[in-house]
Amino acid sequence: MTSVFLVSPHHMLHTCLLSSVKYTLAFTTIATPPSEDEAAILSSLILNSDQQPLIQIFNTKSVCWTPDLVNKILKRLWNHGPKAIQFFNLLERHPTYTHSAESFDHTIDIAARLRNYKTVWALVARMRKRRIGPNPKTFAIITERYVSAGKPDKAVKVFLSMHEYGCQQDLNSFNTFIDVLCKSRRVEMAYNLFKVLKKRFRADTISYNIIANGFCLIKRTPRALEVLREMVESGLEPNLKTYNVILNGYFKSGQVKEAWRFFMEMKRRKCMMDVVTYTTVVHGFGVAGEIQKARQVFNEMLDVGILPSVASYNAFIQVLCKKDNVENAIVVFDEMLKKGYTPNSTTYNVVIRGLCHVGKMDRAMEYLDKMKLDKCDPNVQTYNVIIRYYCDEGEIEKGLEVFETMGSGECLPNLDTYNVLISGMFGRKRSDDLIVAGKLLIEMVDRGFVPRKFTFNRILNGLLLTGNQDFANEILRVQSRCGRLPRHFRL
DNA sequence: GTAGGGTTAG
Repeated sequence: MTSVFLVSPHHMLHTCLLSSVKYTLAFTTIATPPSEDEAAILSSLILNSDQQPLIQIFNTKSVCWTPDLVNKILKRLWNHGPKAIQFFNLLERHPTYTHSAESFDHTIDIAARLRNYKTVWALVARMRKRRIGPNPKTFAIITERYVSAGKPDKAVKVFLSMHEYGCQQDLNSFNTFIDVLCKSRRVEMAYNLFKVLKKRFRADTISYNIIANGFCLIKRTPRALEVLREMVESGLEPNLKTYNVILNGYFKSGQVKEAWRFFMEMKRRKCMMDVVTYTTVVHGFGVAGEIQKARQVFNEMLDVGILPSVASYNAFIQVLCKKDNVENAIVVFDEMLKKGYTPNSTTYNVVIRGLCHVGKMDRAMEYLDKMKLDKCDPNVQTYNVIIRYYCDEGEIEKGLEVFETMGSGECLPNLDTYNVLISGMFGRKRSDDLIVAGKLLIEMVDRGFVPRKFTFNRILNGLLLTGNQDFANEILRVQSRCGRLPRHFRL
């Protein structure tokens, strides 16, 4: 029992704390429902426990653990995999609290993203032992991660052997899996698998829509149409989603005329049309630069009594930012507010990006504040955009300032954030900037991110050229202990 | 977490 608490090298300290720890972890005082605030506080405590053992944190706080709270914390630690796994493992030894299947799934996802498959399968085994899984969702997660790690063959094997883990395949899990392959652009592979297994799983319209959408995604609209012809021949009816897939496919492959013709045909045949149909067309025309057409269709949507969604507004606002004018986009944003819509973080992000893009950084920052006042949490993309544009303009201090506000706030930086910031440090050719870049590099490694070799080399070269031999050596040491899977990631 | 529309910039 003792050794499982040893999550860092501070053995002595741990041993001293052990007896009280056991007590504290079991001790549940405040029975209030978990709030985002509580999750935020705990996540940032966990994250900043580099020097301080995790266990000590729990020792100073009495927490009422619930699956909901644990999931919230795991979600916040999404970009800090090793910490998340440490936290999950530690809590698994709690005397009274037991992890939910959902928390297992979250942690499996995190470990799989780190490509730490040993941990993934250990967690699956533990789930099974406790008879709370693995479930179809678990396998959806695992196969998706294998595919995105460039191991689609492994993913197929895992899917085909699901039943050996006590989880039977059915049409749903089949559809989920071919969708995973399609979304990762492995459409041919998905289609081949589909052809082999369609009888066994009794492929339905959903299966065909998934494959057709996959071919649309890789701009192979004719193949998509072929697949759908095959569907009709086998006696399955297309539905509204099928039509929306095709419409989107035409726009994606730049066949704007065909898309328009298809849209008109849908109208002529009095097809059902919904908010997705209209949003697809608005976005499609906008991306093609045909803003007048986009505006016309957006207004038509209102005229025929289809209520635009927040996503519809986001699509329209985004294309106005890109192909028209930010100020016109803000007019639509204000209209949206007047009609009582609540913008989400995507809405704010597209407006902020639009403002940044034309160099209106101060107004972008105003929208960031507005976002916070609206209780719409800025996410990592929001910060990344602002930091990127500050760095592009050479205002590195301002970029760093924004970066600091996220660390202390509720949004944790991800790999992109560090890459953007580090790249920014090379803009001014100052040796001080290189020191900051080096410190950021060390911080990102500490947080479990794996910088590219290019990033290391760039910083090392810079440091050597500016005579920072000692610091360069420190960076080298960091690099040498930073493989794909640093030792402390393992269980 | 069985399907369709809305987030970076290069």
